[in-house]
Amino acid sequence: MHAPGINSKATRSEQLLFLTDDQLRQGIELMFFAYRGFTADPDMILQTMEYGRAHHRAIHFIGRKRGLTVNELLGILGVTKQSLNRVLRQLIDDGLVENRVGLRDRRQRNLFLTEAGESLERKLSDAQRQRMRAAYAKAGPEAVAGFRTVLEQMIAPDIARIVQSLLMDAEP
Amino acid sequence: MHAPGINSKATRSEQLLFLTDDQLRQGIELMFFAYRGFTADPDMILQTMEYGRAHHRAIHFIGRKRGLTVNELLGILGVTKQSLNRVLRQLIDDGLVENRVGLRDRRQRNLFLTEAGESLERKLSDAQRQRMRAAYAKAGPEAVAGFRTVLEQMIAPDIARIVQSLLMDAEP
DNA sequence: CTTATAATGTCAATAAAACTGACATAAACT
DNA sequence: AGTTTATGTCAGTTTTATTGACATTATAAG
Repeated sequence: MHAPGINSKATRSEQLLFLTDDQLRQGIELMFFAYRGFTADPDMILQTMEYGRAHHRAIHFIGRKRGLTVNELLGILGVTKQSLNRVLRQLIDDGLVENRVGLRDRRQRNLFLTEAGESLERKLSDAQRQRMRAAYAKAGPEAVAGFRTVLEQMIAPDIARIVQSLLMDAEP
Repeated sequence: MHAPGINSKATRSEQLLFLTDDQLRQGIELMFFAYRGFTADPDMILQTMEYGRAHHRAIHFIGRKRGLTVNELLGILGVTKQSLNRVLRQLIDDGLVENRVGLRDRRQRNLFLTEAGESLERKLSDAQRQRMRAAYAKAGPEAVAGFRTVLEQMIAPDIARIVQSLLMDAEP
């Protein structure tokens, strides 16, 4: 076990086994199917209302960082302002999101969830967290650490900075 | 370190730290951003052609399991046959996919990639594998094992059976 | 102070990818 | 002979995105 030499090559190739095309393909397919599971529960809830996945994403990140500006949200979601506007318009009209004029820069609009908005956010994220919690619990802490490490590496460097600033500050 | 007693409670709560709402929320956001990175490269390639992500998925799974029937593909992709038909029609008309009458059951159509289809499949999956490989390499084998464990748990049980049969058989 | 730039919002047209519902055909099963 | 299954297609609709053009208001720069 501890002896080096003749086994070192085999050990190294064993260690590198996770980089074979076949292993990578399996990883790709796992991402595809897991993402479906990941979005399934909120999608089900949203389907019963007049909302879709786009509304969920907006609500999530507004709830995540209260007072977010429209531009910041656009950066996070990676969509055009016209696309976001349709969704945001609905949420504001329906009284789930509030749109306050910026204090420092009055061109900006700071976005907040109303009570109704917070309520829907909780409902959606509870469903998603529940599945995530079940997956985490079955996989165990070490697996979760690995899961997070790989996902962090998979994030495109262009949006990594945005994510960094977002993921880091835990809301009170 | 080894002494039990007063520390056992702290240790357990430390072990369970990965199940806090905050940790789960971070996991949710990581999935969201990582999936974007995961699809970014093929999307970029497809954007230059007349194809989209739907074509990529069809091509991937046809290449993955040559001779797949239409019904099997529908089950994997989780879309309606009308939705798949639009995509498949294009791919067949453009000579990327071939549609052979089933040998045992002549109602079925077995799907195959043509040379042109294989060529595009390779181009797309090379791009995706490259990013996956980079992420895997930076994260290391232990992290990758954990990554896979968590994703497997996240897959909805309804489609888990389909995935099982698909992920298991490595093509020659 | 005037002009340029930035942040937001909106109108219009379009595209991709899904959906439902209805219907047709051919083959297999009973 | 009648029913079910696998596939394909027509028509209409929905969700989510796109591009392009333009208006409003506010800050920044000269």
